[in-house]
Amino acid sequence: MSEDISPTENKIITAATSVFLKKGKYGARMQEIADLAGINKALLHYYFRSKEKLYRYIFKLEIGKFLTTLFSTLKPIDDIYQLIQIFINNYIDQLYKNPQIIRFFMWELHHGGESLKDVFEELTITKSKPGIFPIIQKIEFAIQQKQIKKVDAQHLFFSIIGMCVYVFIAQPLLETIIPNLDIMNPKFIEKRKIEILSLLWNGLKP
Amino acid sequence: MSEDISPTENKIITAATSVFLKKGKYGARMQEIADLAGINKALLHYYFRSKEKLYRYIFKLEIGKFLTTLFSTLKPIDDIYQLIQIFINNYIDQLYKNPQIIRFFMWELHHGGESLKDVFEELTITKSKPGIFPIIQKIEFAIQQKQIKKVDAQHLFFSIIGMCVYVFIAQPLLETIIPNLDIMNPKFIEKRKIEILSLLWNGLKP
DNA sequence: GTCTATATCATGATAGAC
DNA sequence: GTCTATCATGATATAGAC
Repeated sequence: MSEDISPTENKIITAATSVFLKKGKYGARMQEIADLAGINKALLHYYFRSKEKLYRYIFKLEIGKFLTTLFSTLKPIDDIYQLIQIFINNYIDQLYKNPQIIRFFMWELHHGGESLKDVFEELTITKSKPGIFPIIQKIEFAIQQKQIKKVDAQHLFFSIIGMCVYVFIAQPLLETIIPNLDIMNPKFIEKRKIEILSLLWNGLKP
Repeated sequence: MSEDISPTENKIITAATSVFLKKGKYGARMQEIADLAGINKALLHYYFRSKEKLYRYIFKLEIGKFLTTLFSTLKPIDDIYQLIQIFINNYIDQLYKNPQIIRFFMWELHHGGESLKDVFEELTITKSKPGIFPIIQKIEFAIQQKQIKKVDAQHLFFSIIGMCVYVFIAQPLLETIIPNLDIMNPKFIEKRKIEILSLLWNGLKP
């Protein structure tokens, strides 16, 4: 998982990840983590001092993996249609494989303190002026080149992410009020990608 | 606030709403609610038995108000462009006026039990077959009438909501990584409405 | 490093007087 | 209905032996 870490520490990390993802920061119990790791509570504190520190460690690890995977495949692409398509596919695939990660985001977003900021700083994404994200720059470039309609690149960026992420965020609600809806069904996921892309491209092509 | 409720009960409701909205279900403390209401903890339990019951009461009240306002203005409209425009404006305005409500949703969505389901059942939105939402039916009708392109109405519905809601959900994150972004600025809000509508309509018009 | 046992604390809930 | 005082619980954290 990471470099140069004792077997016990690794067991703790695995267990804590699982419990935090399922139960959230406050729902998680140190006892449960200890049990799952096959050790006792005292040892948790020996390695990580406090629940807070353990949580932040796990949080950074998971979010970091998620974001790294997400953005790593984007750089080489120049064609704007392809870029958007790959971004959508990537984003949705990542969420599909990692549905629990949303809880980390949601929790930190509205109750958390500095963790998210920390993570982004460490990933050096934070040096961002408004145009930092390569994808936004490339959208702006495509507009200049008249490859797509003139739109606000930042807003477009928000719109794309919103369309991708919403069904995962609202899954429990949507599946409650819409019978037969199964968001985690691969067919739904593939359909979702296609519908987003075609709506988007129809709205953007010159 | 509601009908036939003692002054004390009203003070409790007001205080509890404020605290739950700020701190969430678990972050909230009965002591804090009592202090804010100008009474003591014992009285909270006298009126509401338990924290859980108090929370659910407040939750239903707030979500109910939100959803009722949201859907109430939609029914009479038949023109599809207008319908979409008003839906977007409505949705964003509601979120703008009620940014804390998102925490209720987010919490219940991923940790909650039956509250959301309850609320929807009480609002009798739940009798939903897939086409129940008037807006989805109207989209499908507009497609039949060739007023808009042939798309999947349900996915379109998810896309619209996703675009509207995302910036509010991700606000703390976005404002951290994008300098000078101020989502709660009225100018941003108005711009957001316009950008969503134009992207959408360009993607939909035949 | 790892364990058992315990300190300490926070908080939801209640008993019982008025 | 409203209060004070208290209980009961569950959780984090630590002391100290091995």
